[in-house]
Amino acid sequence: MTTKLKYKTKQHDELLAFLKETGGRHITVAEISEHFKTAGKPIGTATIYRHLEKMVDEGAVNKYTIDNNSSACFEYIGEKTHTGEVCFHYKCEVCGKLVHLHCEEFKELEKHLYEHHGFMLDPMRTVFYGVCSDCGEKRKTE
Amino acid sequence: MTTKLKYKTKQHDELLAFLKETGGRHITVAEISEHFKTAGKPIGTATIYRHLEKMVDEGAVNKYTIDNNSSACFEYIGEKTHTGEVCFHYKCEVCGKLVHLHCEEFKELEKHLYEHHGFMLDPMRTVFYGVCSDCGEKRKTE
DNA sequence: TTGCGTGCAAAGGTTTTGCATGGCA
DNA sequence: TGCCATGCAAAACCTTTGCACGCAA
Repeated sequence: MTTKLKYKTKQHDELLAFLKETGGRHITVAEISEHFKTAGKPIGTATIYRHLEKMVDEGAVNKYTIDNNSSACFEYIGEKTHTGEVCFHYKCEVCGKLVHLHCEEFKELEKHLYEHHGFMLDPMRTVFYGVCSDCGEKRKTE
Repeated sequence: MTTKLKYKTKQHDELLAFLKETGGRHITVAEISEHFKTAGKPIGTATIYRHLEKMVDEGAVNKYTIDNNSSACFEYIGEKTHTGEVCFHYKCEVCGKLVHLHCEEFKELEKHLYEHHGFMLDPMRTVFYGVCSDCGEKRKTE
């Protein structure tokens, strides 16, 4: 909640670099931990969690949970926006692809949510889940 | 997955009755447990989980996992399901409240996503993040 | 009677927290 | 030097599982 992490440390740099490398794919804390361990420069689990929490707060990383029992998945989405540009994402549940949407249509959605439900949508954090066109096609032919 | 619960027991009846009572609202296992404890007829946690799992399998109950750390939410939706009644959720990033929305507006969103982006939205898994009206008000006055 | 359901306690797994140490500025 | 970040281990948490007992059929 009150994570700051204002210093620039080696762990932070390497974590960020690795996340960018895996950008768009989903990854668990265990996998991140494993990666650095096998690379010969392990990073403590707590540290990974602390940095991820901060990045999620900033909107650079998205966190989602499938089950309460399995570990959470994180995905690197990118640097925080270019001011003003609204950016939504959708993620395909089949192939895992993460797609960015820049579309006026969603302004309507935001407006509706605010006017009818008093809810101020946070576009950076909201991800639509579903099945993308490619996977939808494949599914039909099977 | 392999839950059977084929016998008709007192616990099953009371659990079902309580779930129907709360129909449409979200509830956690802890709250269910608390309810029966204060009612003087406690039901074991394991039993609650076992029945909920079965009901989720059968489609009578929806299960939502928002965070890995907070407990899962369950929602009784009855036997009617599967034929319509789309249900979205939004989660307040400030107070953590989870609210569900039954609103025709979102059919438009679904349609748009499908027709313009070829994306078949999965309403059950999609959660809007943002700030709810209560927390929005509070924020203004601070 | 048979076999399933229940409840307790313990296990299993993920994430968070406390605290001493070491690093950044 | 003064904080802050790190890492370890322990704690906290939710959920599942093992097992003996009791209840449904």
